[in-house]
This record gives sequence, structure tokens and C-alpha cells, in this order.
Amino acid sequence: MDYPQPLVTVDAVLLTLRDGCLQVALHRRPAEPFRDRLALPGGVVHVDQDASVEAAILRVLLDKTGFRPRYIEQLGVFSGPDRDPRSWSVSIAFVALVPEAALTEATEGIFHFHSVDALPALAFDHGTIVAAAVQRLRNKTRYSTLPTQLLPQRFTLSQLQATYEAIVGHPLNKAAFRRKIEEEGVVVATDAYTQGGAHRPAQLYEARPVELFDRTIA
Amino acid sequence: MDYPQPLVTVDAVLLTLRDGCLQVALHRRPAEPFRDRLALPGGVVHVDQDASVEAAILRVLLDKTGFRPRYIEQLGVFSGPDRDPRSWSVSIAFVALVPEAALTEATEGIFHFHSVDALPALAFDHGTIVAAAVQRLRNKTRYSTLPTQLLPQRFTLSQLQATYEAIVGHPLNKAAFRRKIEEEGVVVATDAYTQGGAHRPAQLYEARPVELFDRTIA
DNA sequence: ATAATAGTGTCTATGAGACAGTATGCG
DNA sequence: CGCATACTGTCTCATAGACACTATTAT
Repeated sequence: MDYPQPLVTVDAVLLTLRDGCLQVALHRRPAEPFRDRLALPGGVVHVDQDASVEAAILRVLLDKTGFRPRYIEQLGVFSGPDRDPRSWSVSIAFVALVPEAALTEATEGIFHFHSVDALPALAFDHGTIVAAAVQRLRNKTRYSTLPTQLLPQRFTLSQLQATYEAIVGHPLNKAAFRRKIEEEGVVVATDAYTQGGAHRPAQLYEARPVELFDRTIA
Repeated sequence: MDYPQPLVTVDAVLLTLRDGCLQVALHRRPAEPFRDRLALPGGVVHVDQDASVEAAILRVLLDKTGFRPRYIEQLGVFSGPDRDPRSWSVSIAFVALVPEAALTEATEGIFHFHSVDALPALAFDHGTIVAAAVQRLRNKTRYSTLPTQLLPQRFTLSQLQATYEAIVGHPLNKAAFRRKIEEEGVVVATDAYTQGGAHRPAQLYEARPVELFDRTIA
């Protein structure tokens, strides 16, 4: 039982929709290794504080940003002797989807946002981790209702469609999209409508609530 | 960087098809904790030997069973202070799909096989891990070609269909199944046929090869 | 009225399931 | 020849996309 153990860390890919494209929240590392490079928010698992790796990533996000995501799931484990120059390390990566407003309010000045399609070189193997997160989201978007988590509490069906389109990268058919959303019970209609703008107001919808940590692992 | 670190282990859910139903390979623990309880094959990550957690699980399987699976993927991380009475621990779980013949030859006398739908109480949280593995396989079976990995090198389309049916738990339409398999390019026809039996021989097919570690994470 | 976006009715093409038919080996 | 299983042709129904049409607000 007394082998040297790897360093166990947790990292989060916080995805949000800004300016109509999918962006990831990164911070600039203040210290070595990879000083001044952009990196995912993350930290070390504390066995004396954390009840699980899920609890650890929530603690890290809360400490760093005062912010708790509405949806987060395990992405995968990234490991090896060389990814962190300090030690053989294991990173347990998570993906979280966050509405833009919530994220930018809570993390003013902490995060830099970059479109996931045009990332600079990141610290560690964080570029690989972001790529895996985006691939996961794109795949799941085909058959799940995750993208609702990127929108504020109330949204219109046009906004929801634009969100799906930003993720999958191509336009969707309006009638078909609405039929599908309707029949899947993804969203709940409210009796509120948008106002303002020289056009017909749109009905507002809410996402059906989901589990914070989904174990429906594809 | 000198926090106490969790114990990092790797465990594998080896799934195979026996007697027409999905079964998992388990061994009886020879020592405490959970002595004499059935458990998943697994072991501790050795930072001086292993290049990654993937390398670690392959080493463990090779050492325990002399056997290397044709397909294996990360399932998820199971963690906490109580799942192993010795220490706060992290188990990185994998799912592997294995043809029955390969598995039983290599592991004669090492493993006990149990249908995944009628498991006894397992060591640690291994019951939870098996359930997650089965759920993952059932989900992926809907839109991927994984079940080919449960069959021997060459197989008939009827065998493949029976495999899918055993996994998803309900009968499939023959014509539709063949159309789909055909057009997806899942399998490659050989010019060999079965023989024996008082009926028309069936053409033999082979699975298109897949990556050992798939990162196509749903 | 016009512009602009919301929302719907309907035609069509594509794919899945049902089912019955044909094919071909062995005894 | 007849049985058992392999394989296929075709009908039907459900679903997805295309697209045009109506609806409703502010200016």
C-alpha cells in the first residue's frame, strides 16, 4: 500500500455561448509550470476535505470563482509521467455548461474566453482536454437536451435553435426543430412573452431541470 | 505539492456473451478487504512502470490473465473516502468487450462469470461500476458498432443480430438489421461460408478494425 | 402599410418495420 | 423431397426536411 502515488487533480472545461459561438473559460497561470500560459480552472483533490472527485471540482470552482455550475459531468481521465513536469499526474476532467450571464457576472476579471475553434497553445495537455469536451458536447447534442443549459432560465425557441446551430455548426430546419423539441418534452412553455422589437413577440420557455451530475454516460 | 494523495487504482469490466446473455468476469478476492467477495480485476497504478492509466489497466490484465483485450475504453471515475476501507481512493474504471472464446481460454480458472442482470453483492462499489458499464454498452449499441467486438474474428449476420438482441433485450427486424449493418460499413464480407447443419450456409463477415482505446466519447 | 421575426400546414423524400417470398445446403 | 436457416423484394408507416404561408408587434 505504500507505492508512490500520482498527483490527482481535477480540471473543468467551462463552456458557454458568447457572440454566437462556443467559448471556453481559461485563466492565465500566475506561476510555473506553464507560467503565463492559459489553462483550465482546476486544482488538487484534497482527501481531507473532498467527499469525491465531483465534490473536489465543485470546491475548486467555488473557491476560484464563487460560482457553481448548473450542469457538470465527467469527461475523462488524462494521465502520464510528462503532462505535468512536476510529477506523474492524473487529471480528472469535467465539462460544465454555463449560461453566459451567470458566468461573466461571477467571474469578472478571472477568466479569458476563447472560441473553441481558435485556441492558442494551452498549458499542460489542456488543448486536448478542450477538444475532447467539444467533441462530447457535439455528439450529445444530437440526442440529448444539454444545450438548454447554455441559455438563461427563460428563452425563446429561436434562441434555443440558434444555440443548437452554433454547437453543431450548421443550420437546422425551423419546423422540424420545433416538432422535435416539442415531442421530446425538453422544455416547458411559460405564459410569458418577449417584448420590444418591431415584430411578433416570442413565447418564453424553460428547460426541464436535470441532475447536476449526470451518470447517463452515452 | 505535498498533500496526502488518494490511492489511484484501475479496474476493468470485462464483458462477454455466454449462453446468449451478457456476462461479466469477476474474481474472488483472496485477501482483505472484502475477502472472498467477487470483484472486478484491477490494480494500483505504478508511476514507475505505467505510461498512463490506459497502460496500467493493460498491464494489470496481462499480469493477471495473460490476456489483452481487443477493445477497451474509459468508463468513468469512482471515488471517495469510504469505497475502500484502507484509504481515500480513486478507481478509474474501464469497459472491455471480449469474445467468449478468447476470454475463457486465457483465463481458465481465474474468473467466474455472472450474468449482468443477476449479480451477487460485489466488493467495494463494483456493483455500481458494472451497472454503469452495462448502461454504457446498451446506449452505445444504439448508434455504434461495438457489439462486433463480442464475437470471434468471423461471424454470420445472424450471430451478429443475436448479439445485438442479447444486449438491447428485445428482438430486431431481420431485413432492417441487415440493411443498416450493410450501409454503415460495420462489417466486411469474406468469401467464406459456414458449413454443417441441414440448411443453407451463411456467409461469414469480419468486423472492421477499431482503435484499441476509443476516444469517441459519446 | 412595412419590416421583421414568430409560428404552422403540408408536401415530399427517406428510412425503419412487417412480412412474405425465394435460395440453398443437408439428411 | 422436405426441413431448417439464409437472404431479399416490397408494402406501409413514421419521421425529417423543404418551403411557403399566416400571425403579431413596433414604427
